[in-house]
Amino acid sequence: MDRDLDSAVAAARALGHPARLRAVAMLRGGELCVCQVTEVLKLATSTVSLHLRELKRCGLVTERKDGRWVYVGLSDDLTAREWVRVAIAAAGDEPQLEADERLVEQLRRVPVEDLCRLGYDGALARAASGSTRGPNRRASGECR
Amino acid sequence: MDRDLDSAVAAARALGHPARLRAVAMLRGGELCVCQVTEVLKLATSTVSLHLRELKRCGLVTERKDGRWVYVGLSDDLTAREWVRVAIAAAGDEPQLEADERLVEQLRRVPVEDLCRLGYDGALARAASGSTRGPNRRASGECR
DNA sequence: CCATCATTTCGTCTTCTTGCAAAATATAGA
DNA sequence: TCTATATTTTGCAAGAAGACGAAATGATGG
Repeated sequence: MDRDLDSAVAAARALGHPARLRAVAMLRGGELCVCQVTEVLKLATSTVSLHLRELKRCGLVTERKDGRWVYVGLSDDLTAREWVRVAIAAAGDEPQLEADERLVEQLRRVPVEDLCRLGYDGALARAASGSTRGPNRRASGECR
Repeated sequence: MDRDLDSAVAAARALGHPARLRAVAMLRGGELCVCQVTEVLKLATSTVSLHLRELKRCGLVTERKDGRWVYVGLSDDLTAREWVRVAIAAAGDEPQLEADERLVEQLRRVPVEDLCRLGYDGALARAASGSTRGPNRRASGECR
């Protein structure tokens, strides 16, 4: 992450939108698949893609491709982590961020392939049945 | 300064513009008159007024009125100071910020009433002559 | 190689932002 | 009160940002 005026402005700008601030907040617990971020933000996939591109462009977020899926995570960069830390501290115990966090915890227990194909409710239902009987699908496509 | 999602977004948004980031950076050394900020940013006074209003609205900057002049300074609020600290750290040793800082040092030696009326060059010329002979005009209208 | 599917890019519309000049507001001093 | 002046507000034009659906891209798995 560069350290000049434009980079600083770009990072601040990137955090200056609720969807993007929520996105970096929900990445605190580790990387997430784009489809998981989309599920939480409840925006069109194209819109989420643009928001994540913005976060990547300014170095706050990194991406890792794994087959069909793209995982995004917080950058290791020190300046980037400072930005995120302050942004989340400034948001305090915002209910929206806590709700997002709870939903993320749910989604982490679901295979991303189910989430993408079936949506939140369908994937959760399959996860509920899959965890009690039959082969657990988490083995192959699970996110982290 | 509130600590919720909207406040955090507003603060980040406010810092996400070069003029506003430069403004908070130049306030590190203490409050400045609006006309001084305007002189450094070299923008229309109405534009600077709007930028400062944005910074005040989200709690990063406070204002103090003294007669005809309005002085702006960094907020004492902890969250606000964190935002400013990170923003400036993210900008690193940006030449623009250093140039601004040098100009601010010059302007602090000039009475604001001269700066507003005569502009930068005229005020500096008067300050140069005033510092060697005659009554020093800094006594009455000086900023800080 | 074809079909599927997660993601990105594109086109379009609407809304917000940024800049300035000009008018309005507020204060100081004669 | 009247004038001068520092700042804010308003009105307007140009450009950017944000949202979506549809089309394009890229990888998987038959």
